[in-house]
Amino acid sequence: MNEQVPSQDNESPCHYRRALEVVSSKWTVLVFYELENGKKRYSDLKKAIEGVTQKMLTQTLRQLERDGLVSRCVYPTVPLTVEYELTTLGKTLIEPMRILHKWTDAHYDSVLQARKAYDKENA
Amino acid sequence: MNEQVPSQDNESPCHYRRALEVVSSKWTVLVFYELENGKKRYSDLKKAIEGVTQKMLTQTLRQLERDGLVSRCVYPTVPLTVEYELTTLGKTLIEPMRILHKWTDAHYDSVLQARKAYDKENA
DNA sequence: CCGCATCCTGATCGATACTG
DNA sequence: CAGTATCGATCAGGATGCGG
Repeated sequence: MNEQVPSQDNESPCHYRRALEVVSSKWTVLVFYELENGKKRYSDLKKAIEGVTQKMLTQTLRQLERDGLVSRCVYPTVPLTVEYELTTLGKTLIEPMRILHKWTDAHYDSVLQARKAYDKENA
Repeated sequence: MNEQVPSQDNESPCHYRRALEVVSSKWTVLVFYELENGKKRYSDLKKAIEGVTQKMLTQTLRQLERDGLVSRCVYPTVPLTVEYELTTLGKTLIEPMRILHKWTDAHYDSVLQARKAYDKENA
């Protein structure tokens, strides 16, 4: 494992840089929204998030766990059961994410339209 | 040119997927925050955003332009002057971004701490 | 000053096969 | 069930040089 590991150095005065560091991967958002309404099992996440591979799901979950946003609980059943859940810290992110999501719902069509216009012009 | 161009197909029912599509690149956020307070010239953006290369800055600006969030204005002076500015659509994103930024200010230390703890445990 | 084209490297990600 | 390990392919992004 040990693919990308965002370093905790980079103490630049520019804090904006961090703003999306935590949340900015494709799958992170999707996992986050799945966990918004309570704990879920690994396999359920996998089913719910269309197109995610085992590798990506695990990687994303590990990152969220490392960042303290998600907790992982293993039940030693046979076969294994693993549940993921937002931590207290993780829950504080729900509201900001919802707001961003609302923006998308409200304005995504405009973005699509803008793209179409731009592409036509620069054909 | 024509490196990454997010397609406008992908009409999956899962709208969450789009939520960060528009905004999720490292430099997009930084450019956005620079333009939050009014128009700026290319060279000023370059100076303001530490570490960005010409290529990345231009690429980011083109994307934002394509998405209809930023407008580009060329003054045929010698030498050339180019100014960038948030569009009306772009301005609607300011508030969501601010909220995300506030979350970062409030909780980033916790994330850093969580990482340190996680890394120590999994040494 | 503002940007595009090209080359090149390392990171990312999917596919596949294999464990507790 | 819930992962880990490894191998390729693809892609982002830095460096450099040129052009309007």
